[in-house]
Amino acid sequence: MGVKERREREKSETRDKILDAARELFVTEGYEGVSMRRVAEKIEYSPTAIYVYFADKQELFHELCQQDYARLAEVFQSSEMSTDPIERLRQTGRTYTEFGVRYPNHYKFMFMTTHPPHEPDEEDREVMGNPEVDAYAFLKWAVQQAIDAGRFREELQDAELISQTLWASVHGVISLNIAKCSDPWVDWRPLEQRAEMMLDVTLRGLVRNPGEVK
Amino acid sequence: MGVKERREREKSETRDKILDAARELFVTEGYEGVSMRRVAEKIEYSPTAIYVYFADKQELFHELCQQDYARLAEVFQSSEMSTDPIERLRQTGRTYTEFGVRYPNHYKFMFMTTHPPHEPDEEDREVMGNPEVDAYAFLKWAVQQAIDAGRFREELQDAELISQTLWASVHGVISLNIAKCSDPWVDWRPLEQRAEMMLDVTLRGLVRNPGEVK
DNA sequence: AGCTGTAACTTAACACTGTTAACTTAACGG
DNA sequence: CCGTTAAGTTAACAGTGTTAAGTTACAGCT
Repeated sequence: MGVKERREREKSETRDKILDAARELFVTEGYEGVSMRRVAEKIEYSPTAIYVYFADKQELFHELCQQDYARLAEVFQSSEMSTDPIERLRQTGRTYTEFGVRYPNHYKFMFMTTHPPHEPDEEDREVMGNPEVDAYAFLKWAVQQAIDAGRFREELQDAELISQTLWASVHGVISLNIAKCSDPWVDWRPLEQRAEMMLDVTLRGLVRNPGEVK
Repeated sequence: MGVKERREREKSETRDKILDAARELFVTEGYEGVSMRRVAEKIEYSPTAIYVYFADKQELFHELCQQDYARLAEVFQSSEMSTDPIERLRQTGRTYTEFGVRYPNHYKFMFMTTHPPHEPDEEDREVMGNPEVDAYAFLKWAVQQAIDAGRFREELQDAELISQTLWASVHGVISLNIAKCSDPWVDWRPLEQRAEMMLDVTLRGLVRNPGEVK
């Protein structure tokens, strides 16, 4: 006995080596900029070895994404949050923005790239909807808190719709920043200013009594 | 005489043929999905012929983008607009959304893809800032109208910052729709609902007297 | 009329890419 | 000790963007 387990351990170690190498290259060079051959070179394997562990390039990077989604949810969870529901949403937005700024290539692959539709497997299904590991679920939870506390205008009762709006607003700032920040056609204001402005405007537009928003 | 002109005309016709073929393929298959060889095949030229007219693939599709930017500005110009500055901004947002929905591949290349920085040439400089051909300039103009009419909160005086916020908000809805609409993790509300919600929320957040916003 | 230069275009090739099929090699289980 | 299996390799395929060198046709000049 024990052999099988050692084998499995070794295999998952190689798998992790591939993922780590891919992540490092991917973060600096982006999805298109990294080839399977370069990933293989980095870990001193032949390019085809990767295909023992991942069906194709898409799947390899999809796995990295899953890790990043989880990391994002972790960040949400760990950053201490205000008890005020609106302030909590503001801080969630700030945390999300920081994530996008710190890992632009991950962000691009996670939220700005079209992927072929991917049926969720059983592992995914465990994560989905759990605020501790699913970032979107966390946002929805925070939104629901604000609804329950009566802080939004009374016609705004759909937590899903509000979450999607809040997400889109912050995503708009980050993704335009990633794709267009060096575009000379626009005299861009500093990112931080744009992010704060966006959060201020959308939260004001949502709350029942705009005067009370600091 | 006249020969030179005929030659020039022929050349610009071939150039247009390339652009038309590229556009057609690009619209349906996206940037990565189209190869120079396929574009060439479509017009029955050798692949290298394209390089007589365009330095590389990037430049070819950049030219298409410029055309699309211009078309967007045209749409803004031609769609009849309310005289109310806030309603005008709302309609501008709607028009922009329609554009993104109708031409998702163009939209992706124009606003969701990182391009190597591109020094504006003299032709670009003519367009830049002219609301009739520069869509961003149009937005800025519409925002300035709202500021001048005293419709925004008094601390909001930076037309550039407000424009960037409004753009980002609508862009957020469209780009998430393009990249993530078939993602089973999110129970997406209909796009139209999300777009209307976003415009409602951001405009409410901007105006001086939220009650007056219909 | 015949030579020359040039612009438009093609052929062939280079250095890549993702991916597959067929092979080797090493190690465990019976 | 032998057979099976899994991990990893080599070689190849079909495709990519792009370039260097070559062809061809034709306007302009002597």
